[in-house]
Amino acid sequence: MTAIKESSTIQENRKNILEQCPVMYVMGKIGGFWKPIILFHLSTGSKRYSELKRAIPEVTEKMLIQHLKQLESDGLVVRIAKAVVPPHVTYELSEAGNQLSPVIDAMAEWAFQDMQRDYK
Amino acid sequence: MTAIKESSTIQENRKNILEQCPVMYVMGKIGGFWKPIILFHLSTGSKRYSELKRAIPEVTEKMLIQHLKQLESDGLVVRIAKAVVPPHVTYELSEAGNQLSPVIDAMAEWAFQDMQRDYK
DNA sequence: CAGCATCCGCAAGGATACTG
DNA sequence: CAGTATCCTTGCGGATGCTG
Repeated sequence: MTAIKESSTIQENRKNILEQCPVMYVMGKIGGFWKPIILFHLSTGSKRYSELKRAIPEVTEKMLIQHLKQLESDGLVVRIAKAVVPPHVTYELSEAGNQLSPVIDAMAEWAFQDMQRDYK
Repeated sequence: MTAIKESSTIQENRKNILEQCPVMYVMGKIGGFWKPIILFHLSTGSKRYSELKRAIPEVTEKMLIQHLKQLESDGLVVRIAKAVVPPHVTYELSEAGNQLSPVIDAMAEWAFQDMQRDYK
């Protein structure tokens, strides 16, 4: 937590903090609004693209595919495409993604507790 | 996860999903880029505003105070101001904020594991 | 079915300067 | 010390239409 070196740009700063702070490292990977919910849905088993779309109708296709790609390139999600016509693509959690489940679960558990508090 | 009612606006949709998906409920509260790191720093004990600023030099004052306010109004953080000159303000986790620690910890733990994986 | 390309508005966020 | 206020840029994210 000490000695952040003087840096010139915000990007470098952000890079530094990402390397330095474990929490931010995580946020760099699952920080997008939709990423956790995608992971949440995939945590119950692998899903096809269209299934995800139906499961999360609020997200636009652009956002969905964009986040899926990022999750994939961040090694959290595995894309499995069967070379058939019509295309058949499924997404599932990688091992790293699976190990993230405790985080998602902890979030969910906290949410239920927090919802019951009476502050509004 | 079923029967999301037809809604007109994206805002309503997002509202629905926030109410419906526990994970998104959490993201609504700690989804900002800096919020988790603020909570992370506060999880080691209450801190003064200036201490937080020094601990997270990358965040601008605007973002810091903005997120602190949101965290406060979301009941995760308690602001304690001593009416002295010069001002003395400390921030600390509320009980709800404290109960969020497992999430933060799980994130941190996952981060360390993930960093050791060899994908880049 | 599973995407990609393009356009575009709007709000999140950064820099800077000022104040109780 | 602990903020506010203002301006301005960036890019997230929505809508629509097209493709292998």
